[in-house]
Formats: sequence, structure tokens, C-alpha cells
Amino acid sequence: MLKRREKSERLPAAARRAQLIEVGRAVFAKKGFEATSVEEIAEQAKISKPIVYEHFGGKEGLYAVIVDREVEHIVGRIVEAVATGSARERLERAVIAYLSYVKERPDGFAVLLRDAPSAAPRGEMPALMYDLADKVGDIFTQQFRDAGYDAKAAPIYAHALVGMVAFVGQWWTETRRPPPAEVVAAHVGALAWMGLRHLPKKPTLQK
Amino acid sequence: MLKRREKSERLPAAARRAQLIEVGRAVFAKKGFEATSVEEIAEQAKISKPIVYEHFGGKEGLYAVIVDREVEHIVGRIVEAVATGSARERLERAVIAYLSYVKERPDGFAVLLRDAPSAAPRGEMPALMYDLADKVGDIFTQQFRDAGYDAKAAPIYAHALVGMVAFVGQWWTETRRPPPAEVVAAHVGALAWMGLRHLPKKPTLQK
DNA sequence: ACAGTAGCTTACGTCAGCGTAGGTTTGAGG
DNA sequence: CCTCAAACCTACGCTGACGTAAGCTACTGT
Repeated sequence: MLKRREKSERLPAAARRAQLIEVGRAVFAKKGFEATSVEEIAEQAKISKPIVYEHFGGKEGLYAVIVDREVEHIVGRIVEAVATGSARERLERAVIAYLSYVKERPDGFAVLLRDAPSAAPRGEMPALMYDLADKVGDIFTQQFRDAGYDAKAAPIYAHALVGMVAFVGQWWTETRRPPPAEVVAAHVGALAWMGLRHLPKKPTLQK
Repeated sequence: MLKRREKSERLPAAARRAQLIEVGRAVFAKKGFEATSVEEIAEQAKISKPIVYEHFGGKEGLYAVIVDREVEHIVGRIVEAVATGSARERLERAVIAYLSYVKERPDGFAVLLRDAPSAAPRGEMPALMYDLADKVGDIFTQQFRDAGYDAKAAPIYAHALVGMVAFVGQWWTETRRPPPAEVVAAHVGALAWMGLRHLPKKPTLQK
């Protein structure tokens, strides 16, 4: 019963690099940064450990590359989605962009969600979301001011909106027989839009 | 320059246990489960490592106790909040309960938020939230059916709602000069309520 | 045919961190 | 004063995982 690595093709550097990124993404997604060992990634890629060091300098290096790529991916999609159209269209297209990212790259999504290395307070994804919400908050603040609402409440609504999308996205990936992204986006868009349109000038607690 | 532990009081077992839970919560909150060492907890508590093992059997043991307590805390508060009142009152009181938990026990909150040990797909908090959203989804499904809306969309709204609260809560703990919990709850309540009340029977994508 | 290089391997040094064995201090009660 | 138990400590064994040294293999071009 001796453990033998199946022999695998020799690959040119670029291809090996690409493969390691793929494999690494999968493993980091499944176990998180801390719990992942370089050995395991090497094993999955059917090569030996030093190769990983050759290409990425170590665990953090590989991780950084993976995260960077994923951030590019998702930010790119969302930026593209909100480039044109009415405010509500932009919202709904952003939701669709987010959902399709999440569906198409579940491992990347998981990596972004998880704890980053070195005791970071949150994963990359929550951090991105938070920043995004802050930006949305700035826009809302202006709009609220113009419309005579309490501008100090704008960040609340901005974070609520982003949180809504983030959470629905998570549900959407995990539920069996998920509805099409467009349907989800339409519902989320409706909820947000109707909610925001019908806000009282000064909300007060019930009872 | 020799490193010497300041001598500390001897404590009866119960008190030491309590102290270790406090200290452990703080350290786990700051570094996450994997990155925390038993040594560090012992050091912070001004005792030596084996004491931790005596009381909790190890890192996982201590962690489990801490998480369990926090879950009790937050679930208890929310259950109490939704015990009575109109639907909207319950919602707003649940938000207040959540926010005050988050504010009063930031370390506990952080522990629940972070990755659990052993490659769990998410932290305890997201898991709790997800379960909660599923429950809300069941309620919504019934309501939607009665009101002639598409019942299949109910989970979307339920998760949206919970996500909204979760995310706003996170923002609220981290923002400087946060508004009072009641104000936040009123805004979130208004957004959700107005949004849900004015939903079209069949939302469709804009454009 | 053979040199040179890209791709890869085995084997190791090192260290952090878990968990434990066994002994030491402190104080309370007879 | 002596016993005994609770609280605590020092010191160690061991594993897993990072990162590196040194050398092997197979392809490519002349």
C-alpha cells in the first residue's frame, strides 16, 4: 500500500502557474488561508512543494495573486454594470453582475469571503462590500439632501442596500433550484426601490 | 532584560474559568481561531498553559464554550424581542436587540463572525443569520400566499431583510459617532416595511 | 551526439504550537 | 505543626508545516 504520486505531464511555467492558481483557489476556498498547507496544494496539483515556492514565493504570495485576480473580476463586472442607465437599472444590473460572479466563480467567492491572513478583521469580500456601501452612502447623502430627507440617515440605507444584496447572493448560491438571476435582481430592485420611494420624511419607531 | 510574568492572584477554579473565557474571547476576536495560540491566551491571563487545558481540555474546548455562550446571549435577546407586538414592532425590536448585542459585546460578535475551526464553510454568525432568514422565509411564504404574491419570492425578501440588518449592524459598530440604535432600527424598519408594502404583484426587471 | 536549460524531485533544517508528565507553592483545617 | 488538596509551574515530546539545498530528468537546438 505504498503512496505514490501519479505521474503528471510536465508543464511550461505559464501553464503550471495557471494551474496552481486554480488549485490554490479551490483549496483556500475549502479550508481557509490558515488551515491550508502548501503541501496540500502541491499534492492536488500533482507536483512537489518547491514548485509552489518557485512560482509564488510561498503561501502568502499565491494567496495574494488569487485574491487580486478575484477582486479584479468582481469589481470589473460591477463597474461595467453600473456604467450606464437609470439609477434603478444600474442597481439591478449590479445585482445581476454580482450574482453571476458568485455563481460562476464559487471558489473565488469563498476565498474572498473567508478570513484573510494575519489577523485581518474581515475577509476581502466584506471589506469590498463595506467600501462599496460607503460609496453608495456618499451618493445617497447628496440625493437625500436634495430631496429634503435627513442626510445623516443616508449611510444606513446604503449599507442596508448592500447588505441585502450580499446576503441574498449568498442564499442564492446555496439554495437548491435557485431562481434565475434576473428574477432575483428584479425582486431586490423592487424592494429597495419601493422602500426608498416611500420613506417617511422622519421615520420613528413603532409603538 | 529577562522576561518575567508579573505574579498574579491565585484564583478559585470558577473565577479562573470565567477569566479565561473573557480573555479567550478577546484573543479569538482579534486573531481568529486558527491564528490564536493557547500560549497567548495563557499569557494574557497571566498564568501558564496547562491551566487552560485543565479547565477546558484545549483550544477547541475553550472556543466551544465561548461560542456557545455568545449564541445563547444573542438568540436569547432576539427571541425575547420578538415575543410580543405587531409584526413591524417585532422587526424593529429585533433590530434593536441585535444592535445592542453587537455594541455591548463586540468581541463576542467578532468571534461569531469569524471562521470557525475545522474548515467550516462559514462562521457561527452567518450561519445563525442564515437559519434565521430561513425561518423568516417560512413566515413570509405564508403571508405572501395569503396576499396573492408569488410565494416563491418569499425567501428572497426574507434573506434580503436579514442581510440588511446584519450589514447595517456591522456598519453601526464601526462608524464613528453612530446614531442611537432606535434611530437605526426605525430607518431599517421603515425601509423594509415600505418596501414590502408597495411591492408590485410581479416585479420585472427595468429596461 | 551532446550541451544546456527548464522543469521537477527528494531530503532536510527549523520552528511554532499542541498537549502532557511530574513537581512545587499556598493556604486551610485538624 | 503537619497533612492534604487546590492551584499552579517548568520542562518536555511530538507533529505538522514552512521554506531551502542540492541534485536529477528530459527536451531542444546545434
